[in-house]
Formats: sequence, structure tokens, C-alpha cells
Amino acid sequence: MSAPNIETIVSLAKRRGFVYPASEIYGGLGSSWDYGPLGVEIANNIKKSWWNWLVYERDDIEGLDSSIIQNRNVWKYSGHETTFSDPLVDCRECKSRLRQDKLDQDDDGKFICSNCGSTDLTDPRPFNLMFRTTIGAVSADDDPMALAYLRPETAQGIFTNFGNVLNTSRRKLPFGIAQIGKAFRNEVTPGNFIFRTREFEQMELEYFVRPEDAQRIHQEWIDAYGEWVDSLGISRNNIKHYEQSKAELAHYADRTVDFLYRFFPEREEEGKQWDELLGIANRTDYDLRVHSKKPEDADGKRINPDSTDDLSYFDPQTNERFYPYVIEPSVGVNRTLLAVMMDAYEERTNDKGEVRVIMKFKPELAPIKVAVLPLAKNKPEIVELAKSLRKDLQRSMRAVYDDTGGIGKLYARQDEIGTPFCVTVDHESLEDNAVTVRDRDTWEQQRVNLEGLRENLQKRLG
RNA sequence: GCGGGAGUAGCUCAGUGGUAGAGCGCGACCUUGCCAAGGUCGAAGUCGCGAGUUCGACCCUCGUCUCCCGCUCCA
Repeated sequence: MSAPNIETIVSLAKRRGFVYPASEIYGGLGSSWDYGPLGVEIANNIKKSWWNWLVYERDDIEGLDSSIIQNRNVWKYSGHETTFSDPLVDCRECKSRLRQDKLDQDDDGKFICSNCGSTDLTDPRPFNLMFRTTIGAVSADDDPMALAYLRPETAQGIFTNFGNVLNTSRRKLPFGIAQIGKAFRNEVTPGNFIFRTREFEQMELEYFVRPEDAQRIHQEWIDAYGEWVDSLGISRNNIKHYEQSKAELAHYADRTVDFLYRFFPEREEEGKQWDELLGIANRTDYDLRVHSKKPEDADGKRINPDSTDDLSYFDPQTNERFYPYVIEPSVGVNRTLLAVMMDAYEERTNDKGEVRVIMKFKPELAPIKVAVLPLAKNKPEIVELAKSLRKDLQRSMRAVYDDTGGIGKLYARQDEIGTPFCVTVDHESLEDNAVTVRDRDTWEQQRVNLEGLRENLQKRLG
């Protein structure tokens, strides 16, 4: 089994047009990436796969697209204004950058560097993970009310709309709301290609359940996501489940299970080859409570003076009113794309000893579904037929035409970008009305009649 | 912010104190026709930016910018 490192993927991505460094002509911008013609296709296919699976194939989930910029109070009451704000210190001894709130103190109350044990640390500087911006023409310095944040997660837009969706869709528990969108975090330590960037895209589902069902349904979603990850063609050998310890859990979570992907195979000796692909959290009723103006329980400290709504749920059957628990599977589009690319990567040595790269994408995710290639481009009839064939196929699948090279090079090029099928038009095609369909993975060829071509391809594309 | 590395053609890199090269890629044409074929021609770089030393700098010095890696982040 091939295990490419990220460097290999970065180089392929740049060379072939999956991912480019952002604003490259101005020297780039750290940890920012643009998705090229092929990358955007895969990303869209991943999003389509997720949305189809949840919103269309199931009957208990609604879609949503909430705003990136929200009322500042959303982040005040969600806890992000305080918990996303870390006091950072630097160790003068070993140059580590650390979170002061996670450090031990010595007898004199001095903080101790967790890396080297030194107490020679800089003064703490507050660092908020949320990007700030201002609303309107005034600056936030003049008017604190103009301060706004770019959302650090899409989830809150779902919670604040819980009442709206409930009312307009007439849903009963359990049901979910799914959303795909960008989120922004001013990370202390971005890096590793598209693995950790300051701007990223999330696919989040918030699934609302009765509190007593939360644990069971949490587990059901963990299993369901295992199957979805399978369906993307990601090998189970490269996925590991990880149960977060109590100390690691986010402030809102009761239990969280992460799916780790082997993003860093080269770090095996350090034991750091696995890192998070997605997380499935039981957020309890934390979110709906903190955004509600009057909780029904006796915990008076939770009253929210700024909210106009109560996000509790009334069950007419039992006559109970309560705050649903939330199961949140959260997955990153970019990380999924990276995992899909790493997992699809395969090197094959040909007869001449040359290494050829084949991206074995699931056909569903492949950026290009079929390439139509003329075997000889000096015969106008062949070129003509190939071009019209591409045009015809393009109506139902992403198809390209290419004649800038010998047939071997054309095949190799398509293998490298993961095109599942190549259709080759040759001299005989003009007489027998048939073409050759060549399979990316097996390199086997099949003679297919033109009338049945589209159907043949569609069936094999799944 | 701190430490380390690096900035020369689209990519990977070589290079010498005297004002730039290779391979791949790209484009055109000829030839070939089933797994990165051969040939001819061609486009393309103010050698990150600025200053200094020098008769002269891509090469030396200083400054500056940017990117990459690491610094406990969780999609």
C-alpha cells in the first residue's frame, strides 16, 4: 500500500491544478490555498455526497445556510468570546509558545514551561481565535457595537435558527439541520498544507434528540459516519477512532469521538501520524440553553437577557418542555479532500521502470469522469468524431477532450488526475461505430458500441 | 512573536565577481499510432526587493519582504 506524505500531494496538487497557493503572484499568504479546476470539482463532489446522504436520502434532516457575520451576542453567549481567547506566553528558554492557562505554577506562583521546565516566560498576551471585523463605516475603536466576528464554526447559525426551522418545518424530535459553509479561526499554529488553515469549510450536522436518547443516537451517528467515510473510498486502515478524554473535551461537550486519518505517515516513529478528520460530539443541551431567554429549570444563572427566544422544545404527547440534546458530527471539507487525495494516491511502475501516478478516486468524486482521446490526430475524421463524442457525453458527465500528445502520454495524464475512464477513438471507429473504453485501475480495454456508450459509462461510474 | 530553512523560466534545480543555463512542462509543425515515442522551431526569467562594496554582482556585505517547517490546535 502506498502512503504518500503531504509533500507529495502538495506537489501533485500544484502541478496538475488541484490546489494553488493563494495570492501567489504577490508572494502568497501563509497557510492560504486556492482550489483549482480539479480541486473545486472534488470539493464540490464531496459536499454533494454529504448533502445527498443527509438531506436527501434521509427523511429527518433539513438544510440551512446561515450568515458568516452574526450578531456579536451569538459569540458572547456561545462562549466563544471568552473560551476562544487564549492568554499566550513565550518561553525565553526553549522558544516554545504556550497557553498560560494550561501551564502548572511553582510555589511562587510562577508559570512553568511545559516543554523545558523554565519559569522565564514572557508576559501573557491575549489572543482571540476569532477574526474581527467592523460593521458599518465606523471603526470598532470608536464604537464597540460595530465590532463583529467572522464565525469560527457554522454550528451556532444552526442553534440560533433552531426555533425557525422547528416552526416552519413542523419537525418532531429527533431531527437534524445540516449546513455547509466557511468558518474562520486565527490559528496560533496553522500549517501542513490544507490541513490547518485560517479559513476553512465545514460540513456540520446538528441532530436534536431527547436527552435520554442522546448517548444511543450519538453512537448511531458514529457508526453512520464510518459508513460515509467508507463511501468516499477512504481505506479503513487509514482511519482510527479516538475517544477524547475528559480533559480534552470542549467546554460544551459531554463525549466526543474523533475520526483520525493517517495524514502524516512519515511521523510514525513520533507516534504522530494520525490527526483529526472529523469529530462527533454530544454537545448536550448546552447550546440551546445558552441562547435561550428563559430556561425552564431552576438554574437562574443561565438566563440570557439579550435573547428574544426560548429554544426549548415542547412535546405535545407527553406535555413536557425541555432543551433537546445535540449530537454534532462536524467534518472539514478541506481535510476530507486531503484525505481523499492521499488515499487515492498510488504509484505504479511500468515495464520501462518508470513510476506512474494513479489517483484512484471513487468515480463519484473524480473531478473528470471521462476523457475522449483520438488515437491519431492527423485524421480529421477521427478528431471530429472524438470532439463530438465529448460534447455529447458532457451533457451528463464531466468530460474532456485531449490530443496534445501520444496516446500513452494522454492515458498517463488522465491517470494522474484520476479520470476513471478514457474513451479512445481510432481508425476502426469510423467503420464499426465503436470505441475503446479503457479503465484507469486495471488498464483493461473494452470495445463499446457508440449507441451504448453513455449508458455503459454511467453504469460503471456508479 | 521566537528558532531553523529557502527565494534563479510554469515546475524541479544547476551556476560563475564580468551583465543567465539544463531537464521536465508549454505552444506550432512534421512523423508515429494503445500505455509519458522521435524530430524541427518557438514563447518564457529586471536571478524576491532595496541599499552598499566594486570598473562591474545573480554571485560579497547590510537591510527588508515573502514562503515553508517547528512552537498542544482540534474541521
